[in-house]
Amino acid sequence: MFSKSCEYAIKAMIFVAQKSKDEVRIGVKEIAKGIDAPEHFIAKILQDLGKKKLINSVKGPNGGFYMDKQNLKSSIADIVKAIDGDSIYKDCVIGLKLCSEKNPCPVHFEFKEIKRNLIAMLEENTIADFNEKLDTGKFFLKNK
Amino acid sequence: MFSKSCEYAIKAMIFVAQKSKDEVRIGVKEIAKGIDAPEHFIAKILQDLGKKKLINSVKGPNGGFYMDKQNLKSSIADIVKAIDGDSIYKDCVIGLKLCSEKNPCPVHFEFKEIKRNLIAMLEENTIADFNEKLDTGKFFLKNK
DNA sequence: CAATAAAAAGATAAAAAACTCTTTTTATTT
DNA sequence: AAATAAAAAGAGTTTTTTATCTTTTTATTG
Repeated sequence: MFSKSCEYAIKAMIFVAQKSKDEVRIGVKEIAKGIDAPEHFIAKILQDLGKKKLINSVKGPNGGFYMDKQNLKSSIADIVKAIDGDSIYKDCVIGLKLCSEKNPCPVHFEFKEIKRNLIAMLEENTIADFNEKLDTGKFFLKNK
Repeated sequence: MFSKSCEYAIKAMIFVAQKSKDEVRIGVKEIAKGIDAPEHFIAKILQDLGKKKLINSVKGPNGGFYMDKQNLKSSIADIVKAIDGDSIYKDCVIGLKLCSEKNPCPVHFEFKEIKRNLIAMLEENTIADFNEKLDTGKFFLKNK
């Protein structure tokens, strides 16, 4: 569904949100360990998320990544768009360039509903929402 | 959503079904042209689909690919499983190995419904269904 | 203000996916 | 039975994605 980079990005965003309450910063190492991702790879992804203003960072001693109130409002859709682009929004599922409402491929209308629901879900669920869920202790981010 | 190979596979299956009514065979070249896919690449995919009994073929002069009645009952799910595997069925959307009903990741239940609908759709829609649709002239497989 | 610790940036490497080319096998047709 | 035409199989190559390693920049802290 999503690229590995995108999976890491979602996990990292949720992880940083969890750990960085009141402007506390978390380093790449801790994030990488926390979400079981390769350190330098997740660093690149975080840089990218930073450039796209989905996450904040400061350099130097005691620096690291954190999320402000605005960042917490990011939806999964925002992360997916930042990392994988908007192909989920606009591309035909079987890759036809000309596929559209007027010129539908044979699977077009079957997928239309599915995509509509998927996109709605991606847009409605924010990092803040997942944050709250994790706080209940009934949800987990661990991999092993 | 699906790999390029899987997109080609779905297109090829629909295309062959369309063209191969009453055991007429179609060659790789025609298929490749018909769905705008690289010839030798789609050949590999067709071989694969053949081994997995989703499509039939005969070698030699006048040979080619065709689909029998049984083949026409294949669902998109069957094609996806054959080419991309069953990761859509079993994998966590953010890639957590331990994610489950008992140990859900923060996006688990949000995606559960989406995946359920997606899978239902993939399983319910068969090649024969799309075949009929194309016959109405209101659906297309062309790319340019 | 020097030392340090952290992210940012750049460059390289490995693995996987997409694609191509060549040879072999095998039905069919003459 | 020989010629042929097609898929099957095998062996690359290219591109993209994933991952690692090194250097640079910069904010903080002592």
